[in-house]
Amino acid sequence: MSMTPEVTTYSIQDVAKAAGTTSRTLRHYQDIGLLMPSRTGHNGYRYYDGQALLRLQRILLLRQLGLGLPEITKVLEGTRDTTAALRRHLELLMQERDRLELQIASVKTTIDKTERGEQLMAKEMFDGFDHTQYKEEVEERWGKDAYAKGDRWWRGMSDAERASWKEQSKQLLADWVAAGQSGLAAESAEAQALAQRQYDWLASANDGQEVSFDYFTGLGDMYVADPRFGTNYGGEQGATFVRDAMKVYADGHLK
Amino acid sequence: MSMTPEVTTYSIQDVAKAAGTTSRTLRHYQDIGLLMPSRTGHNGYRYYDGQALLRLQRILLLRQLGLGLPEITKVLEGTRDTTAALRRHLELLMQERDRLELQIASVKTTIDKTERGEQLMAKEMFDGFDHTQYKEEVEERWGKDAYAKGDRWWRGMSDAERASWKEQSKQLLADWVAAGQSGLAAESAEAQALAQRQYDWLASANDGQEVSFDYFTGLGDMYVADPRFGTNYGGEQGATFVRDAMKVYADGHLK
DNA sequence: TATGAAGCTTGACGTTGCGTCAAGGTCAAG
DNA sequence: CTTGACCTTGACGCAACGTCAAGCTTCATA
Repeated sequence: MSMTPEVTTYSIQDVAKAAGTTSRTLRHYQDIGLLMPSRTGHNGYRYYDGQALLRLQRILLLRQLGLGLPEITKVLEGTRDTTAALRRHLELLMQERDRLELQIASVKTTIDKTERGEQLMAKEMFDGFDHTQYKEEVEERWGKDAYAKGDRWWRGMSDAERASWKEQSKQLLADWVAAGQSGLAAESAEAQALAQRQYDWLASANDGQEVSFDYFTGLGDMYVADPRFGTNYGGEQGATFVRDAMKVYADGHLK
Repeated sequence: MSMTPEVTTYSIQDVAKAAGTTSRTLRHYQDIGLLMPSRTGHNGYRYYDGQALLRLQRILLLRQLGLGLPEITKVLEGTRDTTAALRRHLELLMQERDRLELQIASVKTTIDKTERGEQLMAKEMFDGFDHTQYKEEVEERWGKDAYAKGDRWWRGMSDAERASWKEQSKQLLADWVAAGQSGLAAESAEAQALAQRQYDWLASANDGQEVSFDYFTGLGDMYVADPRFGTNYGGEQGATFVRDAMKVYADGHLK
């Protein structure tokens, strides 16, 4: 062993490369007092020796395990026991993992529900009327070529417009369901706002053609009569809620 | 189309409470253009209607699923398809979960290794010699029942004593490593102080039984020979440093 | 009507661990 | 002397708000 500790020192880049990190990180560690350079040149350059490199490696190891820098500081200065810190950290990690699992499950079911909702909305727009008792009336008011018109309208839109419209439809359905579930009254502002959106939605799908009182309320009745709508709108009482809200809206605005 | 929809409006607090969030969040959403108040009073007060409330609920739902606010913005304005966004997000979530699983495993094994490292220190004292060329000599000096004795000694301590001893062991190891890295000479006062502590440590683990010159120096040779020690003491040159220091100490103090 | 308690507003900083310019000094080589 | 590589010190940015701070407004009482 050498008497004079003629220690070899390394530039900041050398250390960074050797440890697989960046010079910015080393400066940061100095800023927070986690790892000081062993020497600073007259020009301000930072120089590190083997001891610092070793400490850095331990820092990076702990950081790779997910520990925070303040915690690492305490561990390295001996204030906190390593295994105790790791065990405590392990708890957090597992907790976080559990939270993620739940979130993943939620996202999966949401995707599922959204997809089914989307399909149903599309059907309702274009061929839903084929199966209802209001077919004749609807055809009378909207024309026998309602579907064809709707199709042209659909094709006339840009991709962005189509995406926007689909999204609106989905939102509308979701919002109706949410409103129905929350037990709102048909006369409530929220429900009426939804009815307004429903009106606009219908009108927009027909080139802004006016929607009559009769058609709007009739549509509401159809929602209750047709089990498909009950299913989509959260059960029979959901459809009832929608119909009632639409009726209130029609009474106040169309007539 | 619609006549003026006289909608009931709510204050910022009302909406926040209704949706289970805070007014600060609502202001933030306005700042980033995610949710604007439906009306702003002459006094600057924000007022929201049912439509805004529903939009907020959708926002919070998506956020609960982990989507970022920019992504939510795109989804709500129809720029991005909901299911596509959710699917993409799901990928990230599962990726993140996998990362967490790996980290959890790493932390677990690290805890394990650290603990066994401590045990190894203890075991090295008592049965580590089974794997070395010094086995016979050690058994001769320490007795064939060295491990059993050590075990009794260990069990005879209180929890506090055990903790203290473990801490001392770790500290000793850390100090050896630091000294080795800093390029100290084996003859230096620091190194000799460490050798002294090493001696005391060995003796303390054997009921104060005397440690011989041969055993002490032999142990030092073993440190160099056994790669496990090299690893613990900061590489081969670390072990060499420890051995040299122990030799110097033995020459001066043990016969 | 005066007043105090709520409730509202607009800043602006803090959080975590650096990445990423920006502007400029230092050093070895050609 | 110039070039290019490497170094320095700021300082902003990120994600999604939490948390004061200072100063209005509104509402319910006394």
